[in-house]
Amino acid sequence: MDDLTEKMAQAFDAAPIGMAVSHHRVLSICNTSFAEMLGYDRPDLLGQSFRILYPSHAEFDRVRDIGLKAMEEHGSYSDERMMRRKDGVPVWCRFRARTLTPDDPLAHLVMSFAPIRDQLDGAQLTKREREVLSGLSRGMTSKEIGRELGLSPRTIEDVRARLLRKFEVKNTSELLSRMSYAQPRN
Amino acid sequence: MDDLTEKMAQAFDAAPIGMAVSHHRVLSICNTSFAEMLGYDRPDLLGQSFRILYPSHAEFDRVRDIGLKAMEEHGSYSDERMMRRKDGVPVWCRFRARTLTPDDPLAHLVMSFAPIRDQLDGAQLTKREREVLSGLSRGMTSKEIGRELGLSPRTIEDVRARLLRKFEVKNTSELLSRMSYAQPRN
DNA sequence: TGGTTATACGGTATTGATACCGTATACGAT
DNA sequence: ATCGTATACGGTATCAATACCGTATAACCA
Repeated sequence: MDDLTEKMAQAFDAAPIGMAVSHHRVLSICNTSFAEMLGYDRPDLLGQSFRILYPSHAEFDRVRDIGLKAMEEHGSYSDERMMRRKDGVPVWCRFRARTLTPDDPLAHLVMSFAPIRDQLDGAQLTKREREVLSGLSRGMTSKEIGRELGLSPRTIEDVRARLLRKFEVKNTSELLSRMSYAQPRN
Repeated sequence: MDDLTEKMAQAFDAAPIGMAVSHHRVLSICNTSFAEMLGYDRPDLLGQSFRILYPSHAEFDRVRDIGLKAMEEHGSYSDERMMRRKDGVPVWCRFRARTLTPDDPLAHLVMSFAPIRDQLDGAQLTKREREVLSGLSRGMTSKEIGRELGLSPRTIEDVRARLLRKFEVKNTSELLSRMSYAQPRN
């Protein structure tokens, strides 16, 4: 068999970004990163509907038509969307898709999924950490964030320090370059 | 030959994101998106050094060691960096890499490249600004960036100040959160 | 030719960030 | 029940960042 083909397949599998192929919204193949990102063993995913990877049936329906027109015209589409891990934890992703069948885009899709908060293997953010991160991304000082949250600036500094340790970065700038704005949730 | 292998190779090729494999900084294979993103015909890229894809030899040297330690430890690395199209136009990318040879990370790398945006809020970055931004996103201080670029720390502070004015942000953290690819453009 | 901008560097002054030291409560897991 | 972690706060010490003051050169543009 073709050596080049084998190398490309290996590259697909080892890619540092989640990748998957679907036919009419059924996953036919995916790579290791994709399965890991969503907390599955790969064999459990193959042949499954993408339904199980979205937070709800409504969301699954909603995203179906999104980007259809763009793909009919340009063959590709990109947005940011929420996926659902096996354990139920939502993952906010940069989603990219290219169709190999522009007349019927969903018939054969190649997709990539990049978690927006990467470097985040298992480490998830607490509510406080998200609140503080939100302030930091808006350029606020610890003092200002403390005022906003009704806390001592010292406490904000504690949370910052914890974030720096957690993500193994040297300072807040590096932290924010690794993470995107994290919307505070409850 | 294996049908699955062929499908994975096809997915690699048609991926909606630039992908490439290198051995010791020489490109061995890449997909269509990668060649398109950088303005080349794919055959012209295969076997080439990655040198031609960076803005300068200095930049090519500089990025070599970046992320080596992370890859030795975790097998993967990600940052944002400037690539150079065939026509000389710089492209700001989200770069991700996974090594298949953790003992010698550069021996066998699988990479993905996602263009962040074509224009940064209409404002163009100068070469200096890009170099400084690169250091900042890696958590370096002005002093450290100055050393890396052979400049006075004071000059780095000037460039930082210019960046803060240009993007109308309060500090470096807000700057980097805006430069992140996941950020909504204003 | 003058105006603007980028580059590069010096000084000083103030604020902010970060790293330590410490205490204390709360909560979940083993 | 003890361990680990998150939370919350206090202090001090040091370094970094930012904002000003200044000068100077080079490039480009109207």
